Amino acid sequence: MAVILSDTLTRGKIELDLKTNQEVKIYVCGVTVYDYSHVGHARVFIVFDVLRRLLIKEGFKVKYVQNFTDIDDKIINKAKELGVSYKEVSEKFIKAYLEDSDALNLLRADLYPRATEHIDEMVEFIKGLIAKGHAYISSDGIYYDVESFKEYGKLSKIRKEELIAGARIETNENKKNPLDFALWKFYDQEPYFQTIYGKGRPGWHIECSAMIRKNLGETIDIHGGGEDLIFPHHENEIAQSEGLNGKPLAKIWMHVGLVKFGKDKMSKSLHNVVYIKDFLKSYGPNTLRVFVLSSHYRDQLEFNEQKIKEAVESWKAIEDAAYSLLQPFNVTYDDEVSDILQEIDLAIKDLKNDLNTPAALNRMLRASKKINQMWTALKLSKKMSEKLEPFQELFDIFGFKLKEISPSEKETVEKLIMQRNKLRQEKNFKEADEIRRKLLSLNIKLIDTPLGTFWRKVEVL
RNA sequence: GCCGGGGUGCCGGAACGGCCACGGGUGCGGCUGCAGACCGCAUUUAUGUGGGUUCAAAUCCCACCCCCGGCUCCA
Repeated sequence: MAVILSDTLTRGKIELDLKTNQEVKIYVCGVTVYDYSHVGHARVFIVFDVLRRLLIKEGFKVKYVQNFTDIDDKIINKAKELGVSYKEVSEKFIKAYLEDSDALNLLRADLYPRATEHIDEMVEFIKGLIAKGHAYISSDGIYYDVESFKEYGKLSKIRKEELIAGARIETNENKKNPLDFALWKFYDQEPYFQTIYGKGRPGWHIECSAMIRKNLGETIDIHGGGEDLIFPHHENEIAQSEGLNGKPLAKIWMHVGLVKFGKDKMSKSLHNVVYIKDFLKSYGPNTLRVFVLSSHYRDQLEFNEQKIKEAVESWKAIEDAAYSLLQPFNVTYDDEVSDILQEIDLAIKDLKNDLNTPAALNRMLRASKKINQMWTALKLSKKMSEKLEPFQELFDIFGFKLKEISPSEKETVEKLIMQRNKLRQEKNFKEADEIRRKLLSLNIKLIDTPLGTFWRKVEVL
């Protein structure tokens, strides 16, 4: 069965099937590296991570490229503020991004192209646009001539005349038309790049067009990002790439809804961001995934305490089920598990239907509850656990991951549990409870059953 | 002005034509040395208003009444 995705450009659904798309080329607009990444960024990357995992599971070959914008006014301003070079700023936050990415268990991209490493490609691109009459050189830079591209506005459904009427576009006497946007800006001051057009720096949109062309080709399968990129960023990319190549830039345009903090958009300029690293300190990566995936990717998502709390509870149930399957009892039950397998099967179908993660997560939660019920009833046998292998596959598509346990940690915990059980036999409950509290502070949860004491390392208590 | 998203039980919130969503809170019960964790039951046959299509609608169509986001750098 094909994977169906919504397309912003046509406002319709487009299928990806193995017959026509053995390889799926995906380009997602990454971050501008002048600050740490926040929950809004995490949402986009988690959504695309699940999409990748799903496509791979379905047998597609996926090439995933995500850029770093590593030259930009914000980076330069930050560098001035800190009294360091712009390179130091960008390197620092690229490193921070990758740390967050790993902490969130995001699959690494196949390629992380950087703007500063593609100056030549951008210049080539601009040269091509000038030759085709889509760009012109002005006194302070090189601009894209929006009038030359008839379809301008097709992605955001904005008509040129109306935008100008809205007067929200910065006017600049060096532009022919207020909507024209900079491909290249002339600068004499550091940092600049020396090119055939003189000293300067690239405009924001050109990097993506140039890097896509170089690394993925003229037409890619999926181009994505946050919905705040639809206009002007992606609109301008279309104007550039299609203006030069004369071919569609992407078959599918996927946009992830914004994360709101209270009623406002979570954004650095509004100073209401929750950084990924801070969220992870209080909760954990799986909780964030559950939070993000419990709403549909195209809807806006409000970040609030109650929703986080709900995500915590949902994750606990899923985590417990995963542990339950890893800790089957040495019993001979072989109960029917087809209802659980069916939920899992339907969950995967939901994912293939425009990445319907809330529905799929819901089914996974139901499956988890059933597994936990069997476990609590001491009826989950090894054989049943083996039959429930698809649960683990779904767990992996969602990108969940149990806490890691080192061998020495395991040894320590098991030693303490033996001590505690001895104390319990001696009815020395006070000291036994002391050990349990100690383990709890290490995120180790104990479960006493008639068949022994089990322990699980959990993300949240 | 333009583009887009909503109005669901005590509360948050899913559901993209058919399956008691799920969770929080509250209450009762089970398990347990206690506690925790876990489990069960109840609150809960809820879908802004009025029409229409359908065997079947929260879901599709029309009208109306209210909310909200984006349109400037942004994920």
